[in-house]
Amino acid sequence: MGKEATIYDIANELNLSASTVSRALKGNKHINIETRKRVERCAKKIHYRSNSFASNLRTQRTNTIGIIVPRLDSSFMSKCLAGMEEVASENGYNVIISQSHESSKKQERNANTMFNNRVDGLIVSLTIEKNNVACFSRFADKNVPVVYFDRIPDKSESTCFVIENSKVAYDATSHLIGQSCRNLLHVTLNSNANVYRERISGFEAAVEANTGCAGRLLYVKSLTMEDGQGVADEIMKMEPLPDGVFVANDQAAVGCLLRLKERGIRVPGDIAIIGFNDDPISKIVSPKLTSVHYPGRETGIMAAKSLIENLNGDESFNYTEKVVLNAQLIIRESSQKLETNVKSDI
Amino acid sequence: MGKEATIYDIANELNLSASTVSRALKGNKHINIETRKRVERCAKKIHYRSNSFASNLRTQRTNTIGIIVPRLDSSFMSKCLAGMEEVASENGYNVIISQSHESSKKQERNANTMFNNRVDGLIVSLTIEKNNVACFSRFADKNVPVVYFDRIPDKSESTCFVIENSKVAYDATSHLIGQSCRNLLHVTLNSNANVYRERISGFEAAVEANTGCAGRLLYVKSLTMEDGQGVADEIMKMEPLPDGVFVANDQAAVGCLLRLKERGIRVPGDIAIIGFNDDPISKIVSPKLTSVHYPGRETGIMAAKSLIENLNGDESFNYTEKVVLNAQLIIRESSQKLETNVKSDI
DNA sequence: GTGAAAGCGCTAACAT
DNA sequence: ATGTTAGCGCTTTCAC
Repeated sequence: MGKEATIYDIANELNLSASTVSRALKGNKHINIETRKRVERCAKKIHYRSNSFASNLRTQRTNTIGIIVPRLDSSFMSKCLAGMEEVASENGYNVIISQSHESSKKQERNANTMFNNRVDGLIVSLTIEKNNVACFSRFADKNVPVVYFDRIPDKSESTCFVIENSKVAYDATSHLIGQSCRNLLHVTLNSNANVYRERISGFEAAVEANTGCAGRLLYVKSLTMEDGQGVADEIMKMEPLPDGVFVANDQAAVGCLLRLKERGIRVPGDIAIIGFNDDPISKIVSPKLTSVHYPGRETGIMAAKSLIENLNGDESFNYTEKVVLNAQLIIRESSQKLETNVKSDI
Repeated sequence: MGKEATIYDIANELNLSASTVSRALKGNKHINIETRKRVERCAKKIHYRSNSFASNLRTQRTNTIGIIVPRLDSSFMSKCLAGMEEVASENGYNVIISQSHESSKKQERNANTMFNNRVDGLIVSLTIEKNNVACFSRFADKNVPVVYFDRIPDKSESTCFVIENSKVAYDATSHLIGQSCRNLLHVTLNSNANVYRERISGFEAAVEANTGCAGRLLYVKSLTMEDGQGVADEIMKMEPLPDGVFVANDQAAVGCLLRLKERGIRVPGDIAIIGFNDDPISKIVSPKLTSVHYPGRETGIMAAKSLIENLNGDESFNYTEKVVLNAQLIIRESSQKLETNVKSDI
């Protein structure tokens, strides 16, 4: 209740100057250890708490990292965020998080809010909408580092943290082909975002690399489980039926898989299916879903670390344009048409 | 690059005083409309951005809400957070989020950081460790409202947002009994946290209300999928085998269910299973898991709204001790021993 | 309708 | 090892 204690109150109480108190509180080396002890005791006694605005106003630093993501309630994203928060917290930074909900307008508003809040650095994963990255260049102008992860801009000066989408898409598709699939389908968003574009190119490259294989794309509005069910209905109408389906995320893949089963299609017998992200559901659905493991936590950790190193003046990451993390195809039941070594794992 | 523009720069440029510029920027009524226009144009021209520290330092407000949760990467929690972020954002508040990782030490550190950062309000879900809620009373002392959700303190002055854990646990257990289960097992944490304690009491009440039923508790270290698998192994050793199992979350329930199936136990034929939270996996696992729908998003929205209304001086929530949201048993396949109307939903 | 002046609480030169 | 001083950028009385 009532007035806040300040360093002046401590200073008065102990007959010291404010600067000595300030130094003592920060653990400055030149301060007599006894003085420090007294200051700390007094601070506790009068319920002093540091006023970060005043401090920020002076130091022009906030110890805060801004994070803007499309949405935070996906399995993948919450892993990324958890990783970032941990690193930030270990290094004395706060994180402020906001969601763009895939709207580039909202994304811009969020960016401006972060800008006015003077975040020390920014971590962004872009919307799938056509992105106006201009709102982020303001940060660069003020020497506030920005890093991107997952959904990154087509070109930027910033460090980006991604996986090799085209390569793993290639691997996934090749795996289907290796399982004797010849009529391949890739279900994805009609988006120019790097992640989808690259998965498409990986898919197409694998199809082209194997004579006798046909590949086509099916675009969906979004990649929810419900969309996946709709996809299954579409698939049932195809002539001939595809025998291998690679879906751009696990939610949609699982929706599709379950609906196909309901319709009497055997998975993987009639149609092999592969998802993307290695969400928990992929290990739960029956048959277990082959998927691409996307190291979300690690991505978050790397992104936050690089940002913080940059803030601490360690420039090593400054010249790194792109950090590619290792994603990997996890083969489970849903794609194994041939009788090979079927691993089981939960 | 370089220096930040301040209101003084604008003032100089236009031959005004800083106070006039400040008023103009805030849309003060007494300012000449022409003056305001000029100020706004100039602000844009010289890339002025308001310095929130200086402003906060003066006004003693931050427009920031702190959120402390055990961890943010669970399905339930990310839904809560998404709801909170939305409400906050709509009302011009930022959210800063931190994880306690179930450590009350970390929780206290986080609380202190939030305290020093002068959050305008705080939203907390407690750790399962014995909670030292003292670190939160500092907020009340300074008239910073704190609300809790899900894991709430045993007693506090704050508004809490919860579901009726004991009631839904009672419902779940009764449902099992209605499905002819007589040997019941409740798998949960040995914790004094309200959520687990109440689920236990609901379970026990239902068992006692039905003569001829036996109930026992099985405590686990945590409620991960792996723990659920361990539970299945324990269950296999029980004599007699339980025929109805109510698990305190879906992760562990699914782990248990799958392992039981591997061991040749029929679910629900031999053992009926019910989980808690209605995570996405509950709809995916086969058989689909009966669970309790916990309205996470709504909980988050309610909590954030109440906090903000409180901050805006609307006291309506101030005297509300507890808001109980509606949770509901969702009956799926895993609990239906008897041939009744089996609903299917994804 | 606008200006002058003080001060929010802290930190960092500079001085001793 | 400690004190003095000035100022970060804004808001807000109080004056005119």
